[in-house]
Parts: sequence; C-alpha cells; structure tokens
Amino acid sequence: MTATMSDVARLAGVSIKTVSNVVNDYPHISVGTRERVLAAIAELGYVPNSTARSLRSGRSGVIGLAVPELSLAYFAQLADEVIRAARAQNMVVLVEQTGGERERELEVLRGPRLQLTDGLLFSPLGLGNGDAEVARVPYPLVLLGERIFDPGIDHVTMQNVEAAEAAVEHLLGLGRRRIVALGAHQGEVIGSAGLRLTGYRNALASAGIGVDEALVVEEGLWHRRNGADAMRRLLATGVQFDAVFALNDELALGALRVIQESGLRVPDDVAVIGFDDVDEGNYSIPSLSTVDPGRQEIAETAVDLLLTRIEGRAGPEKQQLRTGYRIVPRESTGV
Amino acid sequence: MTATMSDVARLAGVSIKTVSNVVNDYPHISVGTRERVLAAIAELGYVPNSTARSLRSGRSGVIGLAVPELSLAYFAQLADEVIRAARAQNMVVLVEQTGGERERELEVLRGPRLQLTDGLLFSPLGLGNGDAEVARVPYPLVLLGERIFDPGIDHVTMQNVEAAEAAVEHLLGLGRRRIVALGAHQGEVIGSAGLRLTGYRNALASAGIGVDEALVVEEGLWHRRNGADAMRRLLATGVQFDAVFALNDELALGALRVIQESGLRVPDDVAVIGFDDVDEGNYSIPSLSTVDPGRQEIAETAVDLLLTRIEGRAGPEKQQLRTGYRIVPRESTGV
DNA sequence: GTGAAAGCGCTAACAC
DNA sequence: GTGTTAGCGCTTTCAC
Repeated sequence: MTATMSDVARLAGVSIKTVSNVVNDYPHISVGTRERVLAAIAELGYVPNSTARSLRSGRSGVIGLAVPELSLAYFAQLADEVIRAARAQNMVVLVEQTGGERERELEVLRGPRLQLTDGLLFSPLGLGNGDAEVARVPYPLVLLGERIFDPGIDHVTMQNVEAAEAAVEHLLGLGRRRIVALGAHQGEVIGSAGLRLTGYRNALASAGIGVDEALVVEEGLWHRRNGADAMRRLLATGVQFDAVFALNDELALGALRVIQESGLRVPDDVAVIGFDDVDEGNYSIPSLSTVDPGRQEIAETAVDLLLTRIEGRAGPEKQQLRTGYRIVPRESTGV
Repeated sequence: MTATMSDVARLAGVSIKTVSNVVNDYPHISVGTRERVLAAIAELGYVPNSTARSLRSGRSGVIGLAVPELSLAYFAQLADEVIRAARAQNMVVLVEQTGGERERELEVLRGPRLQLTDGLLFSPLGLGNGDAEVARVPYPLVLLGERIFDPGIDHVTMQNVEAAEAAVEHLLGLGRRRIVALGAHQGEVIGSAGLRLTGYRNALASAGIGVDEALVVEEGLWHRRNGADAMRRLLATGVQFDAVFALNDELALGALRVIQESGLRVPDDVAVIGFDDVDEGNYSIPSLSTVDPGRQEIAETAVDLLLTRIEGRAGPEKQQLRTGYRIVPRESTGV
C-alpha cells in the first residue's frame, strides 16, 4: 500500500540516502538527482513514515496538553490557543482530560498514555504543592497555573493575586463595600482559588476594609451550576452584599442568573465581576465584567518554553514566567 | 537515561524475546522466569518505548479528531466526549482545528500532521458534497455530520432534519406562526444549516403555513456574535415575528441578548429555541430551549466505528449511523 | 518454555 | 554529491 524510501530509491535509480537527503532538504544535491527523486516521490505518492522518523530522531512532533476538562470554557479556549501556537511551530497536540482529580493527574504524569509525546503542558487542579516531587519527571514539562509552585519546575502563570486585586479594586471604585468572594477553596494557599482569594483580601485590606468571612463562599468546582448553587445558599442566609467577585466567569454566570431570579438587579443592587474573559460574557444579560488573564499569551509562552526544553536550547535554570492581565469592564459592573 | 528491553534481558539473564513475552502477557512463561524479568523491569524502571512498538505494529494508539474550533462550545463538548470514549478503549486523541476553512480541512486530510494517528474523526465544515473524492483517504476515516454525504464513507450523524422539524413543531405547538430561521446558509442542501432549514420548511409545510423568506436569515458563522448581528439586522427591517428557531445555541444566545435589548420579551413576545444543548443554555436569561442532539452517543458511536475500521473487524460496507435527539423545553419557549 | 536473528522505515556516520 | 552500513527499540517467525 504505502511506498517506502527504498521504493522511491529504486524507481529513481539512486540510493536510499539520497532520497532521505532530498526529503530533508539537505543542501548539496545536484539538480538532476533531486528532480528524478521528486518525480519518483510524486509517482509513488510517497509520504515519509513519521513513526520510523520518530524512532530514529527521538522526536515525534507531538506535545501533550493535560487539562481538567474541555467542557469548561476556559480550558477549551486555552486548548484552542495552545493548538494554534503549536501549529505555528509545526507541532501537533494530544489532549488529555484529568477531570481535575489527583489520581488521574498522577496517571497522566507517569502513565504510558502520553509516551509518544515530546513534552507536556500540564494544567493541574487536584495536585497540590506537596506533589512537587511527582512533577519532576524525566521529560520536558511546563506547568500552567500555580497549583504546584516549585522553583525546580518550569511554570507559566497568570498574575492571579494582582489581577484579583485589580478586580476587587474595580468594585471598590464603584463604591461597593460588601463584596462577596465566590468559589473559595477552604485552606488553599497556592492554586487559582487560593491566590485569587489572597488578591481579594489584599484589596480589601488596602482599602481599610475588614473581611467578613460570611461573604467568603466556598465552592469546590467552578461550573455554572456551582455558581448558581453557591449563590442560592448565600441568598438563603440573608446576609447583605452589594457586589460579587466570582473566582471565574462560569461561577459568575451561574450566580448572575440566580441573583436576578431572586429579584435583585445587576448592577444596581449587586455588581458582579468574573475572571477569565470567556467569550460568553459578551452576551450574557447583563454582559459580564471580568479579568482578561492573557490566555493567548499564556499559550504562546508555554509552547515556546516547552519547545525550548524539548530542543535542549537554554540553560538548566527553570523559568517562572508571568503574563499580563487586564480588567474588562462591562454592564455587570455598571458600564 | 531510559532502559531498553535488552538492558532488562541482560539483568534478568534471559533473552530479549522473553522480556517481550512477559511485557505482552504471553501465556506460556515459567513462573520463575516471569518473576526475574518483572524484578529487572522494576529495578531499571523500564517502560516500553511506544514509538518502537508503533513502528513494529503499525499502530500508535492515537486517533485524530479534526473540528472547526474548540472555542465553539459544541465542539469543545464533542471533543470532551470523544476523549472520554477513546480513553475507555485505551486510545488517546490528537486534536486539530481547521477553522472550518476548506483549505485547512484538505490539509488535515492529506497533510502529514496526522500521520502518526491510526485513524481520523473528522467534522468538516468548509468541505461540501463535491469533495467526496477527497475524503476517500487511504486510512480509517469517520465523518461526523453531513457536509459530505457519500455512501462510500463512514458517517455518524445526528438527525438534523427530524430534530429541526421537532423544534419548529414545538414552536408551532405554542401557537407561534411567524417563525424566524436564524443562521441559514444560502443554497446549502447538505450540511447542518441546509438540513436544519429543511426541517424548518417541512414543519411549516406540514402545518400548512407558507415560508416567508423574509424570516429566513442568513449568517455564515455560528458564534454568539453572529446571532447578535443577524438579529440586529432583522429587527432593523421591521419585519414582524413571534418566534425564533436558531440553527444552533450560540446563535440563539447572541440573538436572545439583542431581542431583549430591543425591548421585546422572551418568551412572551418572541419564543426562542436553539440547537445543540450546550451547558450554557441552562443559565442564560431566560434559560434556552434547545434540541439535545445526542452528543455523547455520537462520540461513542464514532469512536467505536473508527476502532472497528482500525482493527479491520467488520465488512467493507460503509456505515451511516444516526443517533437519537430530544427536545429540551426551557424558559425561552415558555416553560 | 526460551533464544537467535530478521526487519518495521528511517537517519546519520562514514566512506568513496 | 552520493552510496554503504549500522542501528533506533521492538515484535515475530522459526529453531531448539
């Protein structure tokens, strides 16, 4: 069925090495030879076998991307950007879902499923800082996000603390003082939830406002459903508030819906800001203010860093890269 | 760095073939030998090299999935389901984005980027029925959706016509008569837009209602933004309508927003139904009625069919499989 | 039950 | 400039 290099060589009347040279654009080949080889390639419809090439070169041209799940808009858009960035570098992307569960994340790191990739972009959720050892794997690895923060591992992260601070300052700037933090993870310090909550506390502290723990609402998962549930629980307590900082957009969108069902007006009674800038926020009612965490920049930076490692360029010092962010004011905070 | 089979063989004092036998669970090995080999494997931390294995066996354990883009919720959720289904069969998924452009789709079909996959799940958008030839590729291919409908190619599709009919019947059942079709593709017959529009026309015809072409609104892309734009254009024409059948949920969500901005009430003045059942529809305001196209069933069926082809099981007759659908009534149609 | 050896398709020394 | 040759790490006849 498929023609091999020797088939081409035989037809062109040259050696297999010459074919290889032509295929790999080796510079010193006579024009005549090259043409005969190209003709033979065309005639046989020859396509290099990338598996054999991988075995030989030790590289597959594939990078792995492990995320909690693509159903979460943030990760879908991240995957989109990663695939684009990889494509620009002639790489292809194998996507794994971990469900955010620690066990599955460990499996991805150690298991055989990503064996034929050249390196891994990994966005952990279940793993914590104590798992730094586990993340010292014998292949190129770049972590996305701050669940595991270890100077011995490459990282690309958004500026969670600073960006969250800016989001809360945006609410404070509107005169809001009873600001809910939605989606907190009990006791977490490192990780998106912990860091964004730190930003929340910092902003309130800078404004000389004490944190009312009744306004810090826990929620493990960050789907719309969870935002809705958490908001229902909060409303049921009867506690008063005039703004919500949701730790991501999906939580915000779920909450937005429940707030308005309860008869409260957004932004008049309650201003709402999310985090992530998923496209949906442009079309919700009201449109959702949010933080643009620089997803595209994260993807491009991470792919570049991973390729640097794969190709063995750059020194051994691990990098901790941080991308920019930007507050995006929309109707839900009164614009 | 990495141990090979011969390293293991040397340490265990056996031949490389014996190691291979143990690794592949070949039945007839003496207990003692097996234990010595397993011990050596553990000691060296040996992991089989999957690239070499692929070269030998001709299979990589990777399937390709080509979709327009993951930023569209429908495709993100489809990719999620495909990865799950593949995982259940011990396969891993390489995701490519085509942007829905014909050129890029051709590139995916013929190009070298998916070379090391065992087969391809392909959701075309730019390719049309005239491209059936192109889709007769020398590797296992299963098409998702009906852009190219050729009995010589395996297909897994939703029941676009019937499901669209049911959606429009749902609106008719509410007493609506001036029903907009949003997102039509001029002249398209095969393809989601064409088929869903056929369902729309069928339902109206069955109800004895003529189609007012002023209510058939074109829109090439199916993002929220396009739904919003199209609805703005429609409102500007001043044409009257009491319901909208959007050809997908994202269009519906964009339109929902614009309709309400214009002062019309949903569902009182205008009932809206979409198509796809993306999670977001549960949390929009109002929540969005839609058609559940059986995404999970599509993913599982397609992965199974592709594996059947890869493994050479089943006869040569190509299959055209259709999955179930279900109307999901929510607030935007008055529930 | 286990071993020897060939070869999957390609690349990279090294000759000529 | 081009050919020869030796593997990359594994599976798989075929002997023993």
